[in-house]
Amino acid sequence: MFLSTSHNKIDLKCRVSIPASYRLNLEKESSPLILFKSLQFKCIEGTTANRMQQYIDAIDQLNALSDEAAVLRMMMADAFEMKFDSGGRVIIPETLMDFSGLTDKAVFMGIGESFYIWSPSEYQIQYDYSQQILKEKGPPKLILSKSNLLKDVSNE
Amino acid sequence: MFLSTSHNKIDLKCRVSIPASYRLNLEKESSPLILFKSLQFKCIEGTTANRMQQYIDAIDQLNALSDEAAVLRMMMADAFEMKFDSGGRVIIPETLMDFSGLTDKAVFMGIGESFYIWSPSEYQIQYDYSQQILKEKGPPKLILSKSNLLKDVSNE
DNA sequence: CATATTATAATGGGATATCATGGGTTTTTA
DNA sequence: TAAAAACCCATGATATCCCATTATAATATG
Repeated sequence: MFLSTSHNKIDLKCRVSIPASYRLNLEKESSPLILFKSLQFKCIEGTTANRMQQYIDAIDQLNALSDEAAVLRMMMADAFEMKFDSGGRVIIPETLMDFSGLTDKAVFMGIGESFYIWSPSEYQIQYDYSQQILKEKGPPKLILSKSNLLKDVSNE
Repeated sequence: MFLSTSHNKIDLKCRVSIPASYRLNLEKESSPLILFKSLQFKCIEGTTANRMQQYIDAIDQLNALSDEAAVLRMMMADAFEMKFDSGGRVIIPETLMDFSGLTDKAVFMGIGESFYIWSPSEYQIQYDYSQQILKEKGPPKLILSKSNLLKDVSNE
């Protein structure tokens, strides 16, 4: 699992340390790290090769000629397999830096199966929004059974 | 299961002993310990990795842009996988210390599938509040099904 | 029944390893 | 042949490990 949040520096060579716990998780899954443009937000998403395949399969299930599928394929085309240096750093590709608005600081946000890399300002927006939702609506009412089923009863 | 209450000290390195019975439970489930910010209270919640995986699986079943998904992602971002030292202690991350108002003492409160870590003062507030509700409204009505689902219907 | 004995749990502190970061040097490759 | 990427080593801060000590609970003993 990718969990927790950390704020790391991006140096002049566009190098950034991937949090040790994330690297450990990749090692455990014996997977390289894949970075690509988030399909939902102005940030980079990082994940395992397996998880990436899931995304690709999901796109395949859409109408191949639809605009939606075309857009998703474009996003996926900008996916990169990363190489670590001896200190656990990667060089963030320029297209991803530009897309996510990253400059000198990166916020790593673990969300389970994958993680996001935000610019500090975009991260703050996202965080504040989530906090606001939590205040207004309260915690999501999920019933977690042993069979991993999810039932949303918020409208009942 | 995580049960019973205990008061342990937090030392200058932010180390705290996790109650032996909780550790035994984790060992039985052969699961690491995950700590995260409670979505409901000003306290830390601890649980098994298995339990956390259920929440992660739940995210995939929601619309990625939904409010519920945003809150659950934030929950993952504020979660940490803990490592025990030889004495059964963990180091509480600074963000969790700040969030829950912990300083030098921690109150552990087992609630079954997970447990809470309170500052003594917050614990007292919560305890008093619960006692008051119990007096005013009487015991909550619970439906315990065979499938181990728990649904609180006290507000319905 | 009170007290001694033992085992287990919780705590304290210092040595060691790891992590995030900086900067230099060599090797690609465009 | 420049620019970029890969490789190398150095460093301060922090987490991890290890061993010693104190406290609490569990059992036994006079």
